[in-house]
Amino acid sequence: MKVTDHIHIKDDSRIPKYQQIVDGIIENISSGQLKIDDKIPSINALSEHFLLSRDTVEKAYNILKDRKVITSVKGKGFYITRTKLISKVNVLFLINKLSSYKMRIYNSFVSRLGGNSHTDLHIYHCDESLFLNLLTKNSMAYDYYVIMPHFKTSALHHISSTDEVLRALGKIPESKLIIMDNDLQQLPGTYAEVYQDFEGDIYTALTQGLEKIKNYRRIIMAYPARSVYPYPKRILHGFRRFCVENKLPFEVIDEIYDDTVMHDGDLFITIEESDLVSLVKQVRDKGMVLGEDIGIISYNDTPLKDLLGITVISTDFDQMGRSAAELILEKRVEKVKNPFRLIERESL
Amino acid sequence: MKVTDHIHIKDDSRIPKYQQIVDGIIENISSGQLKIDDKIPSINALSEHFLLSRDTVEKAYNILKDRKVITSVKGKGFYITRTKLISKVNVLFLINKLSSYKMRIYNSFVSRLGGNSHTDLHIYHCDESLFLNLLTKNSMAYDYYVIMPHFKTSALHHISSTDEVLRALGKIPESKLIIMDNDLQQLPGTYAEVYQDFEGDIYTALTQGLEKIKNYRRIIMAYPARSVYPYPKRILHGFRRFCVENKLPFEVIDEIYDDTVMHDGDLFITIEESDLVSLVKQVRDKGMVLGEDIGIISYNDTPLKDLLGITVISTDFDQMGRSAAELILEKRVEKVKNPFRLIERESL
DNA sequence: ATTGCCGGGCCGGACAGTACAGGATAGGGA
DNA sequence: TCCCTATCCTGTACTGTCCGGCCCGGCAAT
Repeated sequence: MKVTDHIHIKDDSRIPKYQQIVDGIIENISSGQLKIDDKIPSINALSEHFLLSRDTVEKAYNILKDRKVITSVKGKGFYITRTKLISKVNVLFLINKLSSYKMRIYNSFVSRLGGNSHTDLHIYHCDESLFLNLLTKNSMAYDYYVIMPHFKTSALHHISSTDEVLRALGKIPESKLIIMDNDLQQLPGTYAEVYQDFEGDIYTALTQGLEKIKNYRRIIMAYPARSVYPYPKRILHGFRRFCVENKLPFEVIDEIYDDTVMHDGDLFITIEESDLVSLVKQVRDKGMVLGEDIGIISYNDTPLKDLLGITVISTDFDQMGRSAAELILEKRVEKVKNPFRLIERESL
Repeated sequence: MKVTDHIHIKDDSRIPKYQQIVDGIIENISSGQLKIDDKIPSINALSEHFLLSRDTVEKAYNILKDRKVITSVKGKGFYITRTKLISKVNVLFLINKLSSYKMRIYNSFVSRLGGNSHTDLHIYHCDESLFLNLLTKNSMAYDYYVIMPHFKTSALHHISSTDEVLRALGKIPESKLIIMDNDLQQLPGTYAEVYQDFEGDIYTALTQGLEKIKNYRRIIMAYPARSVYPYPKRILHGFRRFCVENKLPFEVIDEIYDDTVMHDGDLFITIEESDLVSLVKQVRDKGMVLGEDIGIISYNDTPLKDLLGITVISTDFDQMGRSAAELILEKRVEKVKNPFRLIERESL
């Protein structure tokens, strides 16, 4: 028995022939005659059997492939991949590392996208080759690719690997790509984006609090430079620009240790939570008062920082996830800047 | 015994046959059945054994040769040359939801496992069908499956879907399975596990602080029952048992609202961070003092709770990830109870 | 009425990948 | 020598993929 015997299409001149083929396959699936992983007739076989042009069958199969009902394997044939015909939106959410902030972005993204979707989260640990692996392995299998590009800023300036990343990203259809968090100036084309303007954001946020900041004698930023997960250098640039333009004495240190020297009138800007913790502990140990003797501005807000009265400069993580989801839901291709602001609390 | 008996290839019509041969050899290497310098079947032997064209086998062997997995010696045969690069451990890390605690477990797991490994993180949002999908789709592709089984406790008691979950888990080879966090009493077999004894843990931790707890007039637990992400009911059981056995008046509420009534001498146990936040805010608004008028014990520790002086009962998340990684690294099949303890701070 | 445009349908060709069936050659080992 | 080995070769036949061109009918603007 030939495979083509399974397929039945009824000729109705009112509807296009390729549509009849599509409906025929769908019907054979829903009636249970075609099951998952079954092979369906080749283009040649079907076109000869029903006296159709090869092109017509090809068109029908392409529609089914776009709907992800069937998959094609070059040189072998077409195979049924899905029997449930509800079309879920599949998203690949690719992030460099898993922090509580990234987590909030992911969660708000998923909940805004709603139930008729599935998003896979993958983490590439700032590793270029792992990033490329994940992207090539999962290439073309998703409807959307939400990507946060953050890589190790190698001192050796490996042009090759950065180029490879850009080439891999270029292979993704622009309509399916959403760049998050870190905007890539080197990537050409018109794709969607929800970005932080790291340099400008910190500059304007600090400027907003300039009057209070002026009361401090020195500003010290704890910028984790030696971390395996680098933060954008532009944070530093923005901070420096703010200090220089306002003629404020400043300093940049790697980390806040238990014995980091601090004086009355110091204002600390912390990025890592661990630095914040050891800083607050030290301030308490020395009997100093936050917001009077020592000032703290922390990067990235959390509810518990609110309780602690820590002044923060922060982007809106939930908004970032929502924005990305809405770009997908509304099929918009825009570059959206995520809101960033200074939230003044007792520690400043 | 013929050499060909070692090689197993599974016939999947979608995948090209030469690729199946390649995968089969790789699998035999990574499972340790084929070691370095071993001879693999000749082209003729394999083609006859599996009724394949010689050309197909040749193609597969050429791919392996290009990848430098095997070397050919004219007139002799093919020999395995590399096993190191292939023996990268692949892990599927399957969790119900993404919280900051799960994140810490994941991060400590990955860092303990080290560089010669790759772990994919997937989230099934407490959804049984999604869980089954992820498991069947990725079946047999990983070396280890680290799974946190938490599902919606449906009031309707869908035996069917629970059964399906157990059957799906049963299909995973016991040596590859590590159950985390929530122990499944219903799952038979000897598999590895790192579990919390939710009922016993909270009972003993609270008993540890009994003297201080006795000073409070009433104990109120905020247990989020209506959440889409349910917490194990055994937390409640353990709490109730503690209260009943010590003859302490208690109460269980869903959530802490802005207008939740609270009296002098109330001790709150919070699970969700949002409950903790609104509770602390209320206490402050009413001019009450934490640890004197109102007590708080929070579930799950974080560095910022330490700063806030919040007494916690908590498992050691970092340890949990480390334990799971060590079970894999040392190839141990044991059931490990994760440490749980009461950390007394000012709020009690 | 003519024109341009678009989509359905058809035709055939070029290309690449899969799989098979051989044959020819050179080397290894007993 | 004989049998097995890898290697390279030419075919054949099928597969999906992509291309340009063709016809036709409907549809809207000129």
